[in-house]
Amino acid sequence: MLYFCRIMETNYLDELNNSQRDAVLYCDGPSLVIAGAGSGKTRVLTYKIAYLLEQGYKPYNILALTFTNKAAREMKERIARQVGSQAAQMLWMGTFHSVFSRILRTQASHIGFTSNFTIYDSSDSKSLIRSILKEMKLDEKVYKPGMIQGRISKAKNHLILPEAYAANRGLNEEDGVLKIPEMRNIYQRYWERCKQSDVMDFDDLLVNTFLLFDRHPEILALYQQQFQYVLVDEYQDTNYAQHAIILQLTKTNQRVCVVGDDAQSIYSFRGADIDNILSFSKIYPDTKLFKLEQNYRSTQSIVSAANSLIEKNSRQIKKVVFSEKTEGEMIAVAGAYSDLEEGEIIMNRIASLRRERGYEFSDFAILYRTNAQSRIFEEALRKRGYPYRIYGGLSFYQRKEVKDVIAYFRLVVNPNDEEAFKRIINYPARGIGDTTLGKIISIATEERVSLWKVLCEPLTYGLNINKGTHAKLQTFRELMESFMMDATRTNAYDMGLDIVKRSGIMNEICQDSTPENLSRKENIEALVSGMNDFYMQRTEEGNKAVFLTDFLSEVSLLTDQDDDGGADESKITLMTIHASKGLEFKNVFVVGLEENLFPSGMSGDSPRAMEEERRLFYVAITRAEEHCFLSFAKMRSRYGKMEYAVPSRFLKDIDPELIRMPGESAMRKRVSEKTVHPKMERMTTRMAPTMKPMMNRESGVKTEKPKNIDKIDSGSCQTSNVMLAVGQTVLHDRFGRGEVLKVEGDGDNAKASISFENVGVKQLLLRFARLKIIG
DNA sequence: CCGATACGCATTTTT
DNA sequence: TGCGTATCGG
Repeated sequence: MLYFCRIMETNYLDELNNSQRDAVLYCDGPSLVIAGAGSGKTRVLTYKIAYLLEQGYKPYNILALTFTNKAAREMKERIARQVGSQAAQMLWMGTFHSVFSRILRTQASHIGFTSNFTIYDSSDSKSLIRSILKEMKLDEKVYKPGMIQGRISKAKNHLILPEAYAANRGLNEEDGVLKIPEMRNIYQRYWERCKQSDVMDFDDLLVNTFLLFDRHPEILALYQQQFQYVLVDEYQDTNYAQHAIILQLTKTNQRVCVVGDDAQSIYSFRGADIDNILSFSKIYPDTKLFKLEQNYRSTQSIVSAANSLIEKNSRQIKKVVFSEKTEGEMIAVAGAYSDLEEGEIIMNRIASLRRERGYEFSDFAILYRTNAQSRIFEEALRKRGYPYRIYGGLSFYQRKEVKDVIAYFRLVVNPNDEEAFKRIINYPARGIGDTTLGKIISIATEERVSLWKVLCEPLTYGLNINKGTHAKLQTFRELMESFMMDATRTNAYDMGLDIVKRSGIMNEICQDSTPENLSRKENIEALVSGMNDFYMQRTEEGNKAVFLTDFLSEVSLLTDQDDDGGADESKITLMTIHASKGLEFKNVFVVGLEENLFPSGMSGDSPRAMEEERRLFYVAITRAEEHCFLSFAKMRSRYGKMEYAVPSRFLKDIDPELIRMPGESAMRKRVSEKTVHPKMERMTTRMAPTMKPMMNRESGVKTEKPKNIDKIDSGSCQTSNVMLAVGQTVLHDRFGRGEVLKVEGDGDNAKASISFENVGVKQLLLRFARLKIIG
């Protein structure tokens, strides 16, 4: 096995500056590498791993943890280039969640799970919380699912289990203030339900890893021995649980290196605790501190301005970031009269920079505090025909159709998966409605068994349903059971294809070719072809058997935002500042620098929150390589209302020598020139060409008229008991003429699939649909 | 099941 | 304002 000696007499150490090299070479004890923005952090991490391999560490003895799949992937690729892909492959490198889930699957039996446990994403867990609230008869208006979820997550991030939660006076008092005294019982139930369903949420992957190590010293010893050296990226973003696990693993041998930048800690709302990095040296008293202070990304002007800003924060590790690039231009501030004008100003800047300096569209990024701000820029860009790309939509795996298919996979692999069960029991529609599902749920809750168990043995549990429903349930059960049988011998890809076909999902989606369905179909095809890639790759890697469960355990942790859709075309980037962390652009516009927006009004008077907002601003500025523009508007439309805005206090935090504020005279001139109220202006430009008032009146008539017709119709001709036959042509007063494709159910539940000429296939409940048979 | 309508609500979101 | 969800009527 020659992983490490294949490095060509590297001179990679020569490619590092002094502090980078020091950080790479020090491996005798704990080290903390403070990596300023753009200081070559990834380079240090990858070279350090290469160096460790060179020093004789085996790849499987190195654990490297990141926060995103993207970071892990990129680092793996770079290391593969250094030391060969075989060695890189064997490194334990991945996100906290993926590495821990791998460990948990191997050790599942020790903590009362199976190795096939499912991972709930946050919408699954919210949905579980909803069911629990319903069962406990708690009002969702008071017990807001989002807030419950947040509190459970926070507890888990601090390794507080339900018992400890219930016993914690502070938390109980908080819950009292929040008027949610049942919180502790919800948490308890949530915990039990997850265990019963063989399910973990994202936070559980951390909590359970901690518990595994905590309760089983012999297992901990195993992993302590395995992981001879532990590296952590973006350490400023770790939460308490992550910190605690790292400590478990490294307390004895102290071979740990964490890399991060306290100045870029912007995820406290997700549980990240900046104290982890600030007090690392206290936890590991022999820590050697390295500071990477040379910035290779930005001009001196940008770096100095960013420094002068972050200086205003009190909680930080002192460092002097510097740049040896050209001085460059000063950061310029622009004040706009309105949010619309802010958009225009930026468009003009883009135009002139392109014209005068020949920048491409992809050299520009517009960064904002909140997603809602994107719209104005979108419209401005569209108006000019500039290509752009907005980051932050629904990721592939969050799309309904993809989640549906994956829910089938999940139930096949883990029949106790409650959320998957609920999702597909009647999808595609098979006549198992809410009533039946409700009965199953209440029995399952009472008997403390899974929904699947009740479905399989309806008689044992006294499920009170009629014969027809019983038959439908058993058909579903048989379908799933046949999948389950196949899944242990058929490979993941074939299994996926089979499920998509036999579940009826493909049929459902291929019935008509509306653009939505077409895109759904494409997404499902993409998922299945992804399964093929997965299967091929795993096979090439020497895995004899690649099953659905293998695919699923991987896919549950992918939320890849970073599909470079249309990367070939040069586009302007629009994203939140949070999303921009780690990226860089030649020209950056940081917009909406107004009180109550940036800093967010939510930060209130909390100094900690305010410092985080300032760090966020720091992150924004340090994305820029060559030009950085800041802007604010004096007036902004918010929730439909125009509001006056005050320039952000952060503008005063930057050394005035390093920043070009808008000329006071120019401002006044602009204000007095524009006499039209911005809102009026917007209304007139928008409404004039479309004749909105006319449209409104027209549609008002339209909606009224059918209503009257409906009333007359339903009174005069009841069609509910007319038997429809497949092949008949019918007339529907809204959908028009159509052909009956399928009739199912009886009595009140009878429903038909009808293919309408104009609107495609619809499923109609005959009880309600007023159909006239015309052929 | 489908679509209209009403209501509440509203940072940021690596897994 | 504009979105996502709950509710209701056909």
